[in-house]
Amino acid sequence: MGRPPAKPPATLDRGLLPSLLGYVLRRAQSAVFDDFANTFAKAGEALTPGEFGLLVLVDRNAGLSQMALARALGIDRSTLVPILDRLQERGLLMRHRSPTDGRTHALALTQAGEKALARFARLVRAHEKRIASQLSAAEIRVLIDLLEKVHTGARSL
Amino acid sequence: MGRPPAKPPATLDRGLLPSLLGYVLRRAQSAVFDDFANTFAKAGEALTPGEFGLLVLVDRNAGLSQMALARALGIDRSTLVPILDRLQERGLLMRHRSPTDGRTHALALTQAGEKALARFARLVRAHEKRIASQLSAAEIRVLIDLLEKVHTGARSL
DNA sequence: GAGAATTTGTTTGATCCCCAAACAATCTCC
DNA sequence: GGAGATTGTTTGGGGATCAAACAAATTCTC
Repeated sequence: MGRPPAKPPATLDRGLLPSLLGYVLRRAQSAVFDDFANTFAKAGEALTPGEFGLLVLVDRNAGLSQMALARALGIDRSTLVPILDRLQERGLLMRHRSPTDGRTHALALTQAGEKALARFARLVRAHEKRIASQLSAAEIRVLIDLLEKVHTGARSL
Repeated sequence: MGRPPAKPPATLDRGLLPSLLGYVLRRAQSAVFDDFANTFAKAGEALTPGEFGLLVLVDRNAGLSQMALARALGIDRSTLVPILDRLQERGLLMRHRSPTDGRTHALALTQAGEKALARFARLVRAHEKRIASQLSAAEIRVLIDLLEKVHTGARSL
């Protein structure tokens, strides 16, 4: 049952954790996420990285259905519903009736949504600049390339 | 209001997304997470990456308090409570009474917890091998190093 | 063309993660 | 000894996530 142990050390031993890709990935991701939230909060905007990705996808693929969007985001279609509800309530996007398929909604940004997205994109660029401040342009290219490899590599199993 | 748009393209345009560190990071992270879950499910074990990290931390720092652990994990101490509850119910760890400070719990793995962790660590190694199958050993070192830079870089703002 | 099977968006239900605020027990500091 | 801080817990409020069931609409099959 594990003996009641001694004193907690001042600094923590992380064992094998720092050598694990999954662990380091999670920490970097969390730091990036924090800076993203921070950047937007400071600018008086409220948006998550996921919402930004969604808006970009809808902007660049206007008319796509909720199923197609859910698939692109890697989430269930039922998960997408409340997310779209919120974005729609904020006046950023709309569910249009599809002229060709009565089952689907044709998603599109509103004009306000497009304006907001331009604003958001500026913030994201500033955010990216900041989180990459420790890295050279070449390093960023390498990093993105390796991450892409991890993504496609793990996916193909 | 956004005009009701045309036809959804077969393949999605991701715009600037693939050039964003945050986006690529999130996708890699998600793929890794999926493979982690898959690896454990196939072995008939149930564990999340977060739980694994927690167990390693407790194992390597037996006797540490919930506050110290929460800080190391970057979560609120109230968030930690139900997580520990579950792990404790599974018989993997225990909250001991601290002999020196009546407020704190001295966390430690049980013997079953240590045995389980050894089993988990084997699975994690197999998982790491798989997700890094597309990368050379040198690339993994570079990747981990760059991710660490991102983490500490973003943290210091 | 009529009926069967599939697809889509939605609702509901279940877990889970997260934080903030409040609380009792305990410790620390004066 | 008493004021103030710390620790673990509970409660309340958001969300994210999936699975299952459903109605409406489309596609497939005969």
